[in-house]
Amino acid sequence: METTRLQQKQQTRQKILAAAYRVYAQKGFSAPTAAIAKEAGVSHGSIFAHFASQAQLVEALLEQFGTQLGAGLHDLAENNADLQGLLRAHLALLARHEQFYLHLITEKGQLPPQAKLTFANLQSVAAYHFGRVLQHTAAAQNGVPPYMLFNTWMGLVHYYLMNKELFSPDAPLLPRYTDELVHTFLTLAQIGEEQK
Amino acid sequence: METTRLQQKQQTRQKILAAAYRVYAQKGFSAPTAAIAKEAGVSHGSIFAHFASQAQLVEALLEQFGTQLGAGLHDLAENNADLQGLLRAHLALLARHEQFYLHLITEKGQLPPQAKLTFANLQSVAAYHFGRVLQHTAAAQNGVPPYMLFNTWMGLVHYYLMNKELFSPDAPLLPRYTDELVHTFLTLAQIGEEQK
DNA sequence: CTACTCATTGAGTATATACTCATTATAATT
DNA sequence: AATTATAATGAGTATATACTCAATGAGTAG
Repeated sequence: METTRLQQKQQTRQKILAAAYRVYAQKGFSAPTAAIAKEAGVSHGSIFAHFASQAQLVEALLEQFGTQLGAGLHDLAENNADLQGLLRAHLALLARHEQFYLHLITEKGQLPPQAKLTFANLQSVAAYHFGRVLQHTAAAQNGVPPYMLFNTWMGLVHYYLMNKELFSPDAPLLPRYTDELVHTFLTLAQIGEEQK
Repeated sequence: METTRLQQKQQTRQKILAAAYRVYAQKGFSAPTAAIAKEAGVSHGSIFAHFASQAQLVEALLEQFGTQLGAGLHDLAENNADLQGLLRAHLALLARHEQFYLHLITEKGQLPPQAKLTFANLQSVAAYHFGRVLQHTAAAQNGVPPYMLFNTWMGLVHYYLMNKELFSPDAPLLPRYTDELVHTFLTLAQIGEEQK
């Protein structure tokens, strides 16, 4: 009773989503749908048999990516009680998706609204998990609320990513700058403590 | 001896550049050239009589913008010996171009290479001027080099701008968040001093 | 006044790319 | 085996938009 067919269909859908991830990671979100079809090894028309529009393909892709990264963030928070561990684990997680994540933050403006929402939710999840650890920093005791510390951290990381051409044009950026980023943020947030 | 004609030509060129600034500020850099022509009150073809391509128009516009903002940054540095004054003046300067600047940083990736360079130079100018003041902060005495403090500041400001939809969807963002941004950064950079 | 130069015009061209749909191939059902 | 349902195809259509170029007309020179 028609199980092979359904499997095939879902499999094709996944092939398209996986191809879209790779193509967008490499060329950015303005890559033509034809390139995705080619990468997936399916016909161009097939994309529109699975997704009503390019926008819905992007939405589905971000939904999937958001779920995956969200789970990763959740694990971070469970396994890292201290700030340094959390920061390093965060960068390691992002590093696994560096290219895709980079295009995501630099081209957020051209994503369909639904996809923007999905990404905004992801930020909220991260903010929540970071909040617990950040509230114990010296900075938080001195009038900088945890969410501002989170914004400072995200700002710093995103700033480096967005200026990748400047900081690390060819090699992946996050592995290379992890120490510097973590050290900077720790020092700023913890000066009070470190001076014992 | 043909002075009126030349004046007219330069005037049309400026009308196009000024219109491009307004259109890009409002709609972003993917606005069609036809919209710029309409805003400038000239024919579509006129744009290509003055600029060989859309890319060269954008380059010329950024050149002009860069010169103007660069001069503003230079003034900042001269008139603000203390960090708080410098930060506030910086935000006030950016606030004058908030919409355009926002599109600039969010769509940097789709600018022509020459325009990217122009913008990168602008960042360098800012970094230089900030360096002098930043090196006197407590953070700089504790192992965070001035350029990292600069990156942290820029990251924070850009992060707020890029998430404008979240922080201040309708009203201008910078005036509204100046106090919070300045307070956060001052506290992080100066904790050592403020604790006397 | 006449001839000429050149800035300006806007309809037309070229291209890229999202999306359609009649056709084909293949699995499910009888 | 024959019939039916549906997943997949890819050539074709629609649209957006950068850029062209022959025509226009206003300023300039003799």
